[in-house]
This record gives sequence, structure tokens and C-alpha cells, in this order.
Amino acid sequence: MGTGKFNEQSSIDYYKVSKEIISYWNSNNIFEKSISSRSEDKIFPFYEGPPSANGMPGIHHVMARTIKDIFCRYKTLKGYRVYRKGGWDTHGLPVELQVEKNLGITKDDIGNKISVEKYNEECKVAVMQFKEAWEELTESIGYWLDIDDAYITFKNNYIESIWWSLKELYKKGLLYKGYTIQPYSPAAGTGLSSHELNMPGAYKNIKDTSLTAQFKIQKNKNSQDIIGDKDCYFLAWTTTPWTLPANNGLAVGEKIQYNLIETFNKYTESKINVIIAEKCIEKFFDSNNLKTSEELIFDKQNLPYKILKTFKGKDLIGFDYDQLLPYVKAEKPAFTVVSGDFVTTDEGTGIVHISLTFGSDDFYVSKKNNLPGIFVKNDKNEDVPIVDKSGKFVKEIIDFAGQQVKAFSDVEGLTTDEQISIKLKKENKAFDVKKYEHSYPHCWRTDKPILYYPLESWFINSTKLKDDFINKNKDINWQPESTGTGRFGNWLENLVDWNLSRSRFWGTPLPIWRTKDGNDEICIGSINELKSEIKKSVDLGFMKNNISDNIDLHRPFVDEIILASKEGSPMYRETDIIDVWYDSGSMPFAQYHYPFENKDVFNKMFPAKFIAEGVDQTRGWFFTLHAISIMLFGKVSYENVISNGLVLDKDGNKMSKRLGNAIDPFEVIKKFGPDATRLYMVINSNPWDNLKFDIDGISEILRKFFGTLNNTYNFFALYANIDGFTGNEKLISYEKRSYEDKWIISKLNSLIKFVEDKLDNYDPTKSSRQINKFINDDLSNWYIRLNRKRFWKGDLTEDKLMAYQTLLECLYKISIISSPFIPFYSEKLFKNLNEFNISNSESVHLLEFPKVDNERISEVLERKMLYAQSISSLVHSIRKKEKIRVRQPLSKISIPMKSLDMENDIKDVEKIILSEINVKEIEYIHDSSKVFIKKIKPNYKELGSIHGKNMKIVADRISLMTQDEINQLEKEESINLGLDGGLELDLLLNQVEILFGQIEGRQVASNDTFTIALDISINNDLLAEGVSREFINKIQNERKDIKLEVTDKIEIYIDNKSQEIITFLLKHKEFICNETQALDLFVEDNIVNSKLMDIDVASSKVDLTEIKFKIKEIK
RNA sequence: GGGCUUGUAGCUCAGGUGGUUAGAGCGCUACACUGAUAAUGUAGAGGUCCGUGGUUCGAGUCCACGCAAGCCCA
Repeated sequence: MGTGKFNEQSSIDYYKVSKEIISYWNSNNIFEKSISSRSEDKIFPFYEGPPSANGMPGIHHVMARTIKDIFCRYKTLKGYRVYRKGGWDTHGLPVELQVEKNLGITKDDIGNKISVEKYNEECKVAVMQFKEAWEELTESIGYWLDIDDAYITFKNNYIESIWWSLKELYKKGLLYKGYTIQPYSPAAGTGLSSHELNMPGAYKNIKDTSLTAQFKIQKNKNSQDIIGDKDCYFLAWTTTPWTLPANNGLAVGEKIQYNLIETFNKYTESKINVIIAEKCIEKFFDSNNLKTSEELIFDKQNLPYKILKTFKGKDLIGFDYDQLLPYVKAEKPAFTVVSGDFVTTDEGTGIVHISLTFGSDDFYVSKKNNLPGIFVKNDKNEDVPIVDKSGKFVKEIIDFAGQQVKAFSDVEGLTTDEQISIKLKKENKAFDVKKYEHSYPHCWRTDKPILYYPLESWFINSTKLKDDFINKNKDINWQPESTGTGRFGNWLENLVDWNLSRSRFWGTPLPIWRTKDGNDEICIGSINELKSEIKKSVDLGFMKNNISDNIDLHRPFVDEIILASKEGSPMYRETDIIDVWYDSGSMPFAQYHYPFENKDVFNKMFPAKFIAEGVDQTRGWFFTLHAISIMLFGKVSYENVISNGLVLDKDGNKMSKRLGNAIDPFEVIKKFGPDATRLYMVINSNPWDNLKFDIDGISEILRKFFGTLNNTYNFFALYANIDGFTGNEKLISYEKRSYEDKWIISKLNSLIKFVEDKLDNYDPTKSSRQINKFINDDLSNWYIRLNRKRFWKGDLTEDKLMAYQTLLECLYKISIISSPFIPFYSEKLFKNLNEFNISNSESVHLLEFPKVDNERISEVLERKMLYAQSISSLVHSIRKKEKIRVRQPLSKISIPMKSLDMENDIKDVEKIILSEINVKEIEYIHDSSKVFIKKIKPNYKELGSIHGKNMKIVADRISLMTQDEINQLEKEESINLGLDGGLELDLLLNQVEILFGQIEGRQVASNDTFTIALDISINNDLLAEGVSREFINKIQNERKDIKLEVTDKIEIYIDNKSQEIITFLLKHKEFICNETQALDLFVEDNIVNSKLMDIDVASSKVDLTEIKFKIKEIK
């Protein structure tokens, strides 16, 4: 340790630095110490959302992990103990599909070509395929995570905890077996996942029979106001007439406009009244055939119609109608009109036929309105739909019993849909029948059309706790808020029961055993309970032996277990596995094998203070954590959550392997280093906005942020080494510090306060941007630039020491507050600054977050410096316009003052301004009327509320005010002005803004705060100085050209031809010699080996601007 | 089809409660500095604030309807 010098590093390989730091952390156990050094009583519970290692990590994982790491590191700095237990999500369909692809098999082959046991073994391997890559990425981006003690969802302990939780839900009556409408292939006899439906080629265009059916409205109190005493029908359109025998309701849109129409049935020619949405009329009628008063006469080609009444959908709700095809009876309130938010007028009639058993919307709307479905009893006396699992009508549908409901294209003759249509036409129940081409999903295995069909599933009755979910969500701090109220909130509002079942193989098995007749069942909550149940079963002879201790709690092993019912019958496991989201949502307890172990740990770690994942997890992990915690413990499981956006490519397109625009995180990190990559991710856009990932953006961060910071450090190190400054010198009191020192210390403390505040509110973007601004604008561009001379002039005086101490404090604290964002460089910076052991900490990450020193934050000081910067900028702007370079001194600037306070403020920074802009004097003008022409502008905010509509007239009049009127207003603080039309305007001083405009002979510039006039006249004295500075500049360049060292002394010789210039130069001889390290300046004739110099003189008074000169090194 | 998010300079982004010169950084152009020098500074040019309506004396900001992109769910 310690080379006795600060480490000067002009060029830096950030990737290499990160590797050095990683090995430093590893060999000194810094990560462990960052936890163990914090009090056990101050735990900050954080949950790691488990990724799946069956794919390579992508750049978006860097995003999520950076955000998580930033806040964990920040909380560590704030003194919290932040456990960071890693985890792996291991079950689920993607894993299975990958294995099937690898092995070249399909789901059908499992259990045939390959045993379930072997298949699951393959899954177990596949899911950890990229574990090493993940671990490497995690380490190389500096995401501190305990991966040695990571939880793994396929381990028995984890599964046992899940079983415990399911049993808890079971005991609370929240688990039930029911139906859900799913895509089903009657040809293959199997349900299909939505993934299978989305496979290319699954949707095909086919021609179906579409039918508009007539549902006869029952005449009663409800309906008589609208339909009167004539027969009247609802028209409803369907592309699946075979579902009509299962119709159990009709849905309308409450806000949709409907009409009652008089017309004819074109098949039976009978006159009828029908109800249809107004917007849908044109689909069935030609508006040329609209009649108003005359009697309607039947015409099949030009069906006449008459609009009798208009009303809203909500007026129809509750109307009863006669069952269309009464093969199977149902109890009321079946055959009633209900409200459906899915109803549109884009297709059909604006009235939707509902069949609980054959549509997903239908199912939900029926459940919501308690509409009973159409069911028949099977031989086990269970309710089953009117279509059997092979896709045929049951015997109760007497006219069509045994027929395939959905025509397979190779079937000859009339399809079932066509036969039903014919029957309805005859019965005056079909209003319109035609062919209709549309896209319809097919089974990818058999190529036959699918049906939507009710399949048995296990559900969690989450809707029962819906209100609880919604209320407790209000306690969660969502970043951004809109995800919590909008996307997540809406999802909770529209919650349906959680379908837990998956008919797959690789997952947590559902721990429910049932007798064949379903009369008895048991839910198992632990391995011990399972064993004791097996014991009973062994006694009854259903099983030979109990299970061994190292049984794998997966299929097929659990499937082989047979338990005994209370009555002594065998019970078999329900073969489903559970939704993999339940796995990850169980991690708060399952990661600790709670409640079987670690009860105390769980209690300390629940609920989480903070979690973060992608916004796509809203209905995934964010929901399952929330739901499971509330169902089990009645508490939220996280208090603060960041849902980060997606990482897109630089043009805003989704990254995908197929498009070839995916970014390899490993390459990026190698090229730019992890710090710049991390910082870019949070500084560029808010984490919850999508990030357009642009490599050039990282280079920018590298140049602007790291370049400047490292330069600033190098500047410090360079001079500190020359002067032997170590940082251990006695601190010079704050009171003694220079004006600029106090200013930058104030800015530093303001920065710390800001960063702390933003990070406390989980906003990494605003905080990192502010750090960037401080480093560039305040520290480098202003403080260092203004104070350069203090660092290199003379010996280590008290003033110089103060400068070092101030700069060191800035850099040191920056290393700490930036460390959550850039853990490697900040560590390097800290270690560099700590060359002489100013801190005894081993790592910047083990330090405490700096305390804000409010005493040293001075708004006044910061404001004054802002004045200096603002005035300097205006003067620069005028010089620029007038082409007078800063080297040429000018005599004065004039600034009108709004108050004496302002003058005093500026006087405090006058020296800084004058040297920045190379001007001799500032003139403060209070009675500005003589120098500046005033301009007046209305203050719209003040005047607008008073004058409202007349604002324009008032503004026009104000712009016409004369200088005298303005002066009067200023003096008397109010003025009465006449307006057009004899109106008057009482104008007050605070209702206008008075500015200073252009004047003759002076150059003026202004911004929001100041107007400045620059005197650009140059007298001989100023010219002499300007010329001298110009000369110095040329000599310095020459010194550099002939490669002299800074300390080398010279003599300067000038040819005496250009008398005017020489006069100027001799006036400032001492100054010139001093600046150029010259021992003397000689004016001579005919200098040998002279060079030519052209001096840029800011005046036409000088004719000859070229001089011959020579410099001679003196050893 | 529904829900949510985003749309401001060539690029990346700021722009409490509506107020009249719409800002910053990068890039570009020009210049300065030459004892931070493969560094640094200053200035300038760049805008139909996605579109169309509306509310208002006044809209980047509020409302409605669209358009485009993204995510989730059908």
C-alpha cells in the first residue's frame, strides 16, 4: 500500500479497472463485509426476482440488475444490512419447449418415446444450461448477489413450501376444481396452450356458415314499453351455429344505440318486429328500402323496413326471451339479456349470442350475471356440455345427436351448421344465413379446427379477495405511479379466478389426491404429511412401501403415489402441475423453506422494502407476489417497486435474435466497461421508460462523465504530487476558505442532499444526472478553471492548501455518492484518493453516505455565482459578435441594477467576472433612464386574470407606452392609461416587466436577469495591453514549438522596425518577461535567424503588425 | 379488440399548478485557450412541441378524437 504519490492515470481502461476491482473485492470479501458490517437490527429486505437460466442473459437483464444493485448499494451506504439472496426460476413451458426442440420430440412423445422421468431430467439440465454465463454477467456488471446460496424452484425444499402454501389456501377454501374455456382439439383429444395457437399456420382462412338468429322476446312488464304487444325478436349473429343449442343468454352494450324495426322474415315471408343496433342496420337492409308511413309490402330482394323506436342497450337489460333450440332446459335467469363490455357494432347485430360452455367471454359474462349454462348429465351424474370430447353432439340434441359440430373439411354433404340453419329457417327463427370467410384457429397436430371447450382445471378463488388486493395495492409505492394505478390497478379490478392447472410435466405437482368418483380428496401440505398418508395406504395395500427420504417431488414419482380415502378407497393425484408463476410468487417464504425452517429469517425479511423487475412482470411476478402474500399472510409483500421499461434497439425496435439487432451485453461491457454501461442505462432515460439502446450513447457517457471526472482527478493528482500534498494536513477551517471554495462546498452539499432525496424516492435518473452536472459544470468547468493558478503558483501556502482540501473533499464525496451507480470506478477513485490513508475503510462501498451539511449550503452564494456566470456569458456573446477576442482588455461594462441588493451581490463576484471577461471595470447603473432605452412587457399572469377577454387590447396599449409613461409608472408605481372606446386602464408596476433595450454607441446583450452594455472603445493603454498579451501568446507558442520545458529561461529579441508595436510591448516589458520566463527583452537591429510574427491588433491605428523576433534559451 | 406507456432540435432527454424569446447535453459550424494539452472553454445555427378539433384573452401544458411505436391481455 502506498507509493508515496497519488496515482496519475491519464488514460484508463475501464474494463480492466473493473476486473482489478472484482478481484480486489473477492480476495478481501468486500461483498460479505458490506452485509456483515451493518447492524442486524437494521435490515433492508430486498427480493431478487428469479431469472430462468435456460437462455443467455441479454442487455435488458443488465438494466434490471443495475437498478436493483443501485438501491441495494445505496441502502448499504445508509447503514442498512441488505441481504441479497439470489434465485433461479426453473419450471415452466419455455423450458419444456426447449427440451422438446433439443430432443426433436413433441408433447405426445412424452411417456411414449421418452419416459417422464427422463424428460424431467433433461429439463433439469436445460434450465441451468446458461448458469455460468448468468453468473459471469452478474459479477462483471458488479451486481452483488449471493449466488452460492441461491434458491432454486425445483428443489424439494422449495416445492414443499409451495405445498404448504397450497394447503393453507385449500384450508381457507380458496382452491376449487372448475371449468375454464380453453382451445381444444377434438381430433387430437387435447387442450392447446395459447402458445400452440400462436404457432405459424395455426390460423387459416375458412368459409363458415354464419347465421343471424331470431330470439323471441317474452312480453311482460319489463319489455312492454319498448316492444308493445306485437311479436318481437332480438337479432343475434354467430359464425358457429352449432353453439346455438347451448345458448344461455344475450349480451348488449349498455351505451350502444338500438332500434326497433318492422320488417319481414325473408324465408317465411311473415311480418316481424326485430331489435338491432342502429349502426348494424345497413348490414342487413338497403337504406333505399327504408319506409316511414306506408304499409310494408314483402319483397325478398329489397327487404323493406320501418324504424319504430330508438333506445339504449341498458334499456334492454333484463329482458327475457324464449329459448331458441329447447333440447336441454335451464333454470332462470338463463335466456335473459345482460350487459357485455365486449359487445361492438363492428360485426353482426350489436347483440351477442352467449354460450357459457363454448366461449371465454361467454363464460365470464355468464358467471358475472349468474346465467346458468346448458349442461347434460353424464353417466357419472356430472354436468357436461352438449358436445362431447370427440366434438360430437350428445344424445339429448336429438336432431343432430352424434354429429361432428365443426365440419372437418373432408366431410361430405351438409355440415351441422348448415343443417341447423335449415331447421331454424323453417321455424321462422333464422333472419339471415350466409357464407362467411374468416380466420379460424386449427390444431397444429391434426390440422383440424379447434373448439373452445370447457376443460377441468384447479382454480384459486382469488376474486374472493379482490377488494383486499385492491386496497392493499394502495399502500405500495409504485415507480412509476401509473403502473400501480393503471396497468396493475386495472388488472386487479378485472381480476378473474387464477387458473392454476397446467397439463404438462415439468413443474411443481399439484398436491391433491382424489378418489375416482371425486367423493373424497386430500391436499398434502408437507413431506411428513405425505408419508403418514402413505403409511395408511400401505396398510390398505394400495402401495407396497413408503417413499424414501430422497424422493424427487416431481412427476412421475408423485404420480405413482396412491393414498387412501377415509372410506378406504384409493386416491390418485390430480395429474396437473401448477402455473409456474405460482412458484416465483412464493419466493418470499419458499426461498427459506418456511415454515419448516428459518421462521425468524422469514419474519425479518417479509415484506420486502424493495423489488424491481420489467414492466412485463405486472401480471406476472408483481401480481403473484401480491396475491399469494395477501392470501397467506394478509399483507403486501413489497412496499416499493420499480417496474422498468424495455430495452429496445437504437431505432426503437424490439431486440430479437431474428432481426439481428440484439446486443450482446458481454461485448458492450468489454468495450466500454461496466460502469459506463450501468450509468448509461439510468442516466439516459427514466428506468420505467423504454430505453433506446445506442452504443454511441455509452461513448458519450464515457467522454463526458468519466473523461471529465478522471481529468479532474488527474489535475488534482498532478499538482498534489508536485506539492507533496497528502490529504492528512490539518484542515483549514471553513471560515477561512476562499469564496470559490465556499461556493463549491455549497454546491457539493446541495448535490448530496438532492441525490439522497431522489434515491430515497427510488429515482436513479434525476440523481445521476445531477451528479453529472456537478462534475462537468460546477467542479470542472467553473471551480477548477477559475482556480487553476492557485494550484500551480508558488509554494504550498495556506491558500493553496485550502484549494487542495476543497477539491479533495469534492472528489472524495463524489466517489461515495456515485458508488451505487459506478461501483468500480468509484472504488478506484476512492483507492486513489486514499493513497495516504485519509480513511481506514477498505472500500468505498463500506463507507457511510455523506451527511449533508446544511450550514454550508448557501443559496445566496450559489445565486451570486450564477450572476457571475450569467454576466460573463453575456459579455462573451458581445465580444463574439464584435470579433474582439478575450485577450484584448476592454474598459468597462454597464449593468442596470434592479436593486441595491443586486449590486452588492455582484460586487462580491466582481473580481471573478472581470478576470473571466478581461474588462477593467463594472459600472452599476441605478437611474438607467439616461443610458438605456426601456422596453416594457405585460405580465400576462398578473393582467390575464384581471382583464380576461380584453387582454389583447391591454397588451397592445402597453406596448405603445412612451419612455415618459414608463418612467412615470416606475416612479409612481401606477399609471392611468386611456384605451380605445373611452375605456381606462389602471396599470400597476407589478403588472409589467421593464427591460432595457439597445442604445447608440454601446453593444448590448440581455437575458432573463440582466441587460449589459459593453464599452468597446479601445484606447492606447488597452491596446498596449492587448498587444502585449498577444505577443506573450506567440512567444509561448514558440517556446512550445522548440520544445522548451516549463521552467527553462529565455531571452527575447525583437527587430526594431515596428516602432508602434515595440512601444506597446515595452510598456509591459516586466509582465511579458514574467509570463514567458524571459530574463530580458531586447530591441535590436538586424537579428540573425529571426522569425516573423503577425500580431492581431484590435485597431486600425497600427500599420505594421508584423515583427521579426527571436528567442534564445539561457542555460 | 381492450388496458397502459411514449411522441418536444439531426440524436438522447428537461420542461410543478396554462402566461408570450420552449431549454440542456451530444453532434454540427466558428472561434478562443496553449502551465488540465490525446485536455479545456466560448459562441452560433438547428423547433409546425405527432396530427385534427375544442375549452381559454392565452395551450408544449387541459379536454376529445385520431396517428405512430412499445408492452400486457383478449
